[in-house]
Amino acid sequence: MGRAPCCDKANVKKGPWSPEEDSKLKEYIEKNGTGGNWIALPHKAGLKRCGKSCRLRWLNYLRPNIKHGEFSPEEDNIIFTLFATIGSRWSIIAAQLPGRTDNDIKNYWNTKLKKKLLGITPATHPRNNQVFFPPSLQPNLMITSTPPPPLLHPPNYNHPLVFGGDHYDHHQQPSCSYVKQELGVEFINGGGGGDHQIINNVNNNMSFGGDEGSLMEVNGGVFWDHYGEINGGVLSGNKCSTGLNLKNMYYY
DNA sequence: AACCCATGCAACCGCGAGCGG
DNA sequence: CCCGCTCGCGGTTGCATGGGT
Repeated sequence: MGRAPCCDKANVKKGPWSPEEDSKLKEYIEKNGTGGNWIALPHKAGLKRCGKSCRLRWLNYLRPNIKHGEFSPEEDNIIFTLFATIGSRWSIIAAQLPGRTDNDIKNYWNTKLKKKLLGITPATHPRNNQVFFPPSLQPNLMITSTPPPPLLHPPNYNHPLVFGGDHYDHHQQPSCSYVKQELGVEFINGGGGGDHQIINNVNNNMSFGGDEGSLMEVNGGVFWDHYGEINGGVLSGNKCSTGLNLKNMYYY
């Protein structure tokens, strides 16, 4: 025996919502609220719709303060940053973007942002000349090159990732800074020139910049800022002015 | 003009989590 | 603790539209 259907499929309308249905639903919820029961709501509102369908329509389209239209570069940055950090947790990402819905962001990612990433100019890892991206992006990116073997330590860095100095310089003997932050995210700071690293944690969202060679360990892998200065954010208190530029981030 | 294909987006579906009886 | 119900989430589908041939 399978799962019981959430509604009587034979008696519910499917497909696009008509303006009349929209206004019925909107009026009902504005007057009575959802009553904490979406399953019962369509009947009370006089709609021949599944409760789940009503909920979706309200949350994604009818509810007040929904923002439609173009995403701003700032919103793009937030989505990139969070996606690189937590993956496709659209509801969590949506919570950081007032007025945007998880469905909107999911669609936007699948249709636009993913392609932005695909248009990235290939760059390679100096250790093996391979192009690679964070695992969370790979299923959508069709990157065909085999990622390099996991390297959970900076090159030539032989210590466990539990301590270090204040920077990592891959031209010289390493002395890493290791900072355990909130969210279970572990950071390794590094500056190619020696001390340009800027990695921080902004309002529980990760944001970072830095100079060539900046490293950040996330969920068992290390993000590596290939180019110098492109991500170089100006630190102001606990905020990095430029945020994340995924284009230049690599993972190994 | 007709067809095909890509794109964008709204909506659906199935599943796991949470909660109350 | 168990069971059933509902919610919320993320993946997927399907349709409308527009551009290219």
